[in-house]
Amino acid sequence: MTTSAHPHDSERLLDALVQTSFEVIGVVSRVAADNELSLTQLRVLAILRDREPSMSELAEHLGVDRSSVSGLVDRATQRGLVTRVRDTVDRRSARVGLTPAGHELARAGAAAIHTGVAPLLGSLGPDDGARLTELLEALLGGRR
Amino acid sequence: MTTSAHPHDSERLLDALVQTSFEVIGVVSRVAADNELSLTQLRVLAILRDREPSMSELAEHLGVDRSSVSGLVDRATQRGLVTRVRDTVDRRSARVGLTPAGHELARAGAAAIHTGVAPLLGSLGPDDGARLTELLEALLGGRR
DNA sequence: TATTGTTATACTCTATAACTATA
DNA sequence: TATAGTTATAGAGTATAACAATA
Repeated sequence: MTTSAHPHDSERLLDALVQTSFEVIGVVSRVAADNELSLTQLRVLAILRDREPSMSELAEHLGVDRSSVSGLVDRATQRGLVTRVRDTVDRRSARVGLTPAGHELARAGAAAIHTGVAPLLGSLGPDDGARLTELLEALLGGRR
Repeated sequence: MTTSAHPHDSERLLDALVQTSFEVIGVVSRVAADNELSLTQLRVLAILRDREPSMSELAEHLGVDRSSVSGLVDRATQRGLVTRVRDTVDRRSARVGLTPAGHELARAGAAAIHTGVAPLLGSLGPDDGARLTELLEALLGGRR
């Protein structure tokens, strides 16, 4: 009888998870704004840190329509953060990548996110942190 | 030597926390879209479930400017989801509340969020769930 | 004078539909 | 015909600045 959770327990867990997520995304949004970026533009930079996707692939990563990505990449290009290079093999396609300035801003953004989120973890002890890492990684590993 | 975390550990924790948060907010956004609501409008309904704030207070809860709330409440009012009543004491002020339709949509939205987020927890055992709840609630309790 | 809320304006993000160029 | 990407269009969300009404 101690091995199954009450409905009330899963309620608490879901609420805590959603509330924590809004808190974290709030921090990330603030970091973006501090760097004169929208949340989406910061996500674009983060995605491009370890990929040079096509427009369609970038749309897939962001979960938005391809037509939206055209504008996103236009504006990022105008700001000198990304490049759009036509594929020489399939000339319909294009690959998107970071400029040096884009790379630097992506790096700074990631650092600022860590700085901004870290205070949330302040009330956890080292063992708690390790346990939370395990649980979140299990959760991420089991999704979809 | 087992009591302090390595830098690398906190890196992993921060990444898992941010990634999980994007996952969860993604679910909430999808629920909003399924109900023909933006994420912000769904947040408005959720906030009004247990409050009847002024426009300024609602702006505070949402973390946006008062001027943005005027439009949000305009559109929600046009859809019959919220009411805006002028305060009789301080006639500059207004209180925002849910209509019956707004209440029902807020309830349905909360239920759909739980249904949508629950699969993320599928790979966790009951004890894991209890531990994660404790950790997230500790995290939320210690913020700011 | 200060506060509450609105309006005007400008920008970003987003989707849908129609289009071009390439395959 | 099908696919990759763009453009045109429309609407939501956002902030800043200026404003009206009330305190």
